[in-house]
Amino acid sequence: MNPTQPQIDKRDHLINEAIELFAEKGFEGTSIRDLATRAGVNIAMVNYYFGSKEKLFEAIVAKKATHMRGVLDMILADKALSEIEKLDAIIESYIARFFAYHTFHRVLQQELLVSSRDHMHETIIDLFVRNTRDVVGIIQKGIKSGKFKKVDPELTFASIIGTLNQVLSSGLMCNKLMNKPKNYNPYDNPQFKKRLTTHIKCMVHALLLK
Amino acid sequence: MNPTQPQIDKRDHLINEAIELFAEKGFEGTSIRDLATRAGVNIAMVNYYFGSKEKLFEAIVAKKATHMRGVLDMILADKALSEIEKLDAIIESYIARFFAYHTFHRVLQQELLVSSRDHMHETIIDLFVRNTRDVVGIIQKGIKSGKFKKVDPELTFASIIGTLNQVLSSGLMCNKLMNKPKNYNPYDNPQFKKRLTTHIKCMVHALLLK
DNA sequence: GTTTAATTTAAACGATTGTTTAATTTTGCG
DNA sequence: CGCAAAATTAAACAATCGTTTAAATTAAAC
Repeated sequence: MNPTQPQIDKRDHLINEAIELFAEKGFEGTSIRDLATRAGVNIAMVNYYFGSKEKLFEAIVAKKATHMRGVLDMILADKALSEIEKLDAIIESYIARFFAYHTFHRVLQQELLVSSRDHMHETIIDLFVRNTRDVVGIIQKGIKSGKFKKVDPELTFASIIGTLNQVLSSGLMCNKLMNKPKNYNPYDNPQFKKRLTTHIKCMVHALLLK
Repeated sequence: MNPTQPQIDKRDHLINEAIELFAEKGFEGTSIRDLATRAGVNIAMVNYYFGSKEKLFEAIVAKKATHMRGVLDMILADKALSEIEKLDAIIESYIARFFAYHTFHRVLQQELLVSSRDHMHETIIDLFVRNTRDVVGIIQKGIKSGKFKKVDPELTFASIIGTLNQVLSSGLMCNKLMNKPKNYNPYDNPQFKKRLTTHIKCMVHALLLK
């Protein structure tokens, strides 16, 4: 399409198709031939652009990793927000992010569960640990100032992300619980998104506020 | 070992080794040769006993699926327990189960995330959906009787299981958050188990009780 | 237009996958 | 023991895997 940057377009196109396939079939379950066919390129192009299948995966993570950090840093630095307002903002941005890129976050969750690719496994954990420490900091500040109850900060964040991941794990499961047809996409439903946001906020407020 | 039931012993031995390997490397990441070597049997034995790699997987799920249902049915039928006491009992049995067989539950979580093996995917979802409906029933009963606040029943259960799954996703992540060494096993730590139990119960109580 | 580099291709690489075969060993039973 | 069934083995099966190669095509630069 863009004659000045043809290689970037193809790279991005490959990355996007790979995210979809990895989310659907997992890392090992996705073959380079599947990916190449779906993306409409030769099978040698993946290694030509990325060097290997695993490096393609790392390229995907690297492309996505920075965004959530930026959003978090913005909220953390905002001095106009109270602790609970910061938590609410973080919850909202996580839900927005996870819903918009739910297939990608399924890939991340898979790598969290599998430890065969050591380097990738630890990279993803480090990203998550850093986010956890930031949120834990907010909660601890709220506890020290007497605004929050004395909860378990790390596990409180685990509950927020865990609830989201649980819902994102399987669209088919969501549909069965909501009596929707099999091919329905619950992550495109703004009502469902609102419902999840309300629940997580209520949960955190009930847990933290006196 | 047991000369009267040698085939059952080997079957069980294969299943146990397969659970460990699948949890560590995933379904596709585990080869039958790996499994056979680890279990000390010939590679043809897996197909001899189970018919195929996928049927071995289904045998694993079938073996484990019944237990949690039995525990749930016991709690549901216990008329001496109030709604919140039933929820507490369910939380405790889930944590006990997930901690004792954390590798197995990682395998289940992986299959929940990957939809390439349709039949297995749906089998696991149906198991989960049934458990969800039971717990939702308890919560709705508590709401109708005025004991519970008007929460979202399905998502409340998602938060319980989601928190547990989040913690179970990666032992390495737990260790990093608790400043433990890499090779430490957090799921063998009774203090950590107690900590998680306390948190989830506090969360559910704060969310439900007035 | 020619040349050089970047891109794309088809084909083949060796390795590994799940599975099957057919021969062999072990076991249970009369 | 002798015989039949079950269990186990080594070997090979076809298929697929990620990756590489070397030739062909396209694009860019002079």
